[in-house]
Amino acid sequence: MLDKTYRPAEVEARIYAAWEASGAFAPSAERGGAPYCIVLPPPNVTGSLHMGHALDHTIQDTLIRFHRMRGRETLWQPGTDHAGIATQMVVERQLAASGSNLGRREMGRAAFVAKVWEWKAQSGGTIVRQMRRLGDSPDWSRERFTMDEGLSRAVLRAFVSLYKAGLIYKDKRLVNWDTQLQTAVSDLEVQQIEVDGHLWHLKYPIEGSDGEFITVATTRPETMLGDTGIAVHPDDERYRHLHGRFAILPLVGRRIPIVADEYSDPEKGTGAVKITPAHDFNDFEVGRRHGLAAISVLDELGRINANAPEAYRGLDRFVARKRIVADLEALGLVERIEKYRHVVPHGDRSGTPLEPFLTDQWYCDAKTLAKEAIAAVEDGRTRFIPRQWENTYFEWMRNIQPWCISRQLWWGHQIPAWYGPDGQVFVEESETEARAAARAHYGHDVPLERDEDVLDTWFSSGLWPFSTLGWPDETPELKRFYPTTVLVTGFDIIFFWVARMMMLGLYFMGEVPFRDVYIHGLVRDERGAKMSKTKGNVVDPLQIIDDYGADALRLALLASTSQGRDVKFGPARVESYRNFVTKLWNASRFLQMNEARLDPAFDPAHCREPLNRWIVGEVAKAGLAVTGAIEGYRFNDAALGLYHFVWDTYCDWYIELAKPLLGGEDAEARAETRATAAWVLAQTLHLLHPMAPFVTEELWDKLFGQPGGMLIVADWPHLGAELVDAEAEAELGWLVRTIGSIRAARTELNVPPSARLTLYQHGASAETLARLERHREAILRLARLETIVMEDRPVPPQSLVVVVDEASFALPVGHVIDVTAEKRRLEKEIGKVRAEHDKGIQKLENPDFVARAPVEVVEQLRERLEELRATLDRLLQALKRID
RNA sequence: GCGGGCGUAGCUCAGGGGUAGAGCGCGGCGCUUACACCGCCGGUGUCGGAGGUUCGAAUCCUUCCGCCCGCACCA
Repeated sequence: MLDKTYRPAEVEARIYAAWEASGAFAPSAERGGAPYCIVLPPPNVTGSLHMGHALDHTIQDTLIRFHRMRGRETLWQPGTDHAGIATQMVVERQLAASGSNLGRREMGRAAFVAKVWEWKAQSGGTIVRQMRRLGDSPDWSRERFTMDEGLSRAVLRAFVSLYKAGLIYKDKRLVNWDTQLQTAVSDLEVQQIEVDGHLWHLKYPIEGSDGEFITVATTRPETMLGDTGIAVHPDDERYRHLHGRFAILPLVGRRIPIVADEYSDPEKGTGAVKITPAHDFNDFEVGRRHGLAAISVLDELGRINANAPEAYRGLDRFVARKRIVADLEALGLVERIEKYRHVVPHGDRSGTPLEPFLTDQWYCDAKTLAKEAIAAVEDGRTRFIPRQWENTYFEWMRNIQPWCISRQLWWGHQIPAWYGPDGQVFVEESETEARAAARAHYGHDVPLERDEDVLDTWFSSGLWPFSTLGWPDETPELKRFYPTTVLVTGFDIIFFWVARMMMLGLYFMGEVPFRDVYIHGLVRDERGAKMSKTKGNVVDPLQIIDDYGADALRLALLASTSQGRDVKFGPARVESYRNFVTKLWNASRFLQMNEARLDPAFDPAHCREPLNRWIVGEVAKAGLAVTGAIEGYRFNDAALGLYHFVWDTYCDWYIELAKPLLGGEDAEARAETRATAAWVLAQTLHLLHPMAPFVTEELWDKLFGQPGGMLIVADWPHLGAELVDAEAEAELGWLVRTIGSIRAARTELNVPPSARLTLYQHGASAETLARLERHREAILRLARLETIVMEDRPVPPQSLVVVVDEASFALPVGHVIDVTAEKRRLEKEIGKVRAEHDKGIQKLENPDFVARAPVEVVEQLRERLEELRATLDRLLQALKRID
């Protein structure tokens, strides 16, 4: 017997263990289905599960379970990411917090990296344990880590071959430099933040003039130490006479040319721009055009370096800023200072202002790789769902910049480049090969030094869809599952990750990494705010699972996921799905109490009872809808559809209507109803399983004893539209309307539920009479009636009257009736019907409508109008009787 | 500046040329062969504004207003 209440925690642990033990998560070619593969976006290995993961994983697990049940050979490839900067920062922070005065640098590289591995060993299991609590069903036996042996080999192979193809190169150019982390970061890791600052107008003396100045405006006065020119617009009359002249850089004394360049915007600032090629991306270009030197005046920590006058050396950039402004003011060279709100690039990890910084870094020629990646989406080899994300993808891909892939970190894949004594570089997959290459180059052995830098984390994750399947080896899995079927992820990493996988996948595999990219929204709090630790509005999915169960969380997330929208997540929705799970549980208990069992001989296509024929059709419709919804990535439709089927259709109507049959005299009807109820519930458990795996598996086991094995590997129901019986549908539709109308009328007239009424009919057709007869017990029960009088009788006095189709039903309520209330009710009803009726008439009187609207629309309206007219007549009669 | 999204019931949102929907909340009533994490009944909308296309617009187009998100922008 099922327990009176459902206890998710206990059931979930047991069921999950059973799944894992059964090997159900591994791909199985047994049923011969086509491969279906999803690679899990690898979470940070030392992270923990947040709501974003919960949504992302629930969607993937639902897809995987759905296709597994449909007989596809499914692989959900799990794994974790080493998350270079993030993880290194965590460990550094721990070192700092531990009070040890051994920082990363003091410790040395080897010891520090060992420390990170230690941390990974200690906390690396957290997120995969949490995934189990959510019910994720990936093939754990294939779990990978971006820094494990195999994936590291893939990284080496990828780097070396791109290098040898000229698509990776080393270059000295400006990068976004994080002075706190002391590493370069890519354009994508830059956050533009609006800040209140100042615009300093500085006067530079014109060489050889009589006290003439040229005024430039800047938000970063400290960079003036590196100025090597001033640009004015060629057409700007104010400065025309200065073209080709020189200014003397204050505080430094450098002679810097005034050049004409279109970059200068006469509208902005003073129209004259100081040019600091080593510290500004635009200036770098201007400098290059005019042959201006790039003088770097900062060091890695953001302090003024030895290229600057001695007075400023060693000062932090912001201290230097103040000092320089003060010194210039003292010289009378500050024309004015304006308050100025502007955007300043910040590091997305460190949160500190970034400096454009001139260094040697490794770059990947993204422009070349992007060509095919753009084409693949243009021609539909890969499609985004929802579609509009393709614009975002194109926009970025078409303007893509060289990708800076080196990082001055220690945690990550060290770049496989070795330098000879003269700086000659040898890029090989191993030191041995590098030595060989060096020997070939120099003619003898030389000491080699390995590049210190590591690769951007996204370089290794960019290989994920094929590296996890075994590449560079030609494994059977790679052959079978690449290209993968769908990638499920958030829009925030389209550039970081999706784009890179597209480029690298196409380059190395010659084929897109995935056919579909399903982009879901962000999980926000119930008020729509982004969840963040600082705001304190973070919802912990594990807490939700503890409180409501994993199925409730999953259903709530799926039900709130409409394409192209963020998910606002509050406890209310989870609660309603927790209630839903309970409802399903209770309905199952009811079946159990009524000895409803699966009957192998049961044929859903040949039920005798209209009620059973009807529910078979209803579950078939629900099944078709769910199948279509999941196939179309419309998870809210899938979840909501089953919610309504289970709650409204199956529990509120079917079970209620079935009660008389289950307790009745007719043994055949009873047996059929038991079998039908069980069969329909079994179908429902199948349909619900991908979304709510735990409770469905438990009920499948406890109620039916897992015929044919566990639900996780059961066949998806084959429910065809041929199971829908139009006649039964019409009959039950009538029944529901009839009971509903009587209930509504009773409530509106304040007839106490305990009052058992007699029902008289007037004008009922033979069919209606037959239906009344067939469903007598159910109607008596659900409409709270004493008897039904089948003979056509005039409406007794003191009755409330309900009109259903051609028939009027009268319910004498004796002295209970409140005439004015009944009048009011009828009038309201009449008003509604008349409004619709009149609207229809108007339409039909419009010759254009009749002439131009499709015939079936006109015909439908005519039929509807006829019904309305009949109903209206009967209602008017009823009203007249009262008056 | 460029691109995208959103504006529908008190709240959160589905829908998307042919009778305005759901959940929650709210109000009333509780007799029931599982379920109070329940049952039954109920109300509410100028579908952001204005034009247009159409026999017909919440739905398509134009435009305006309001909100949000990317990207770009350190004079």
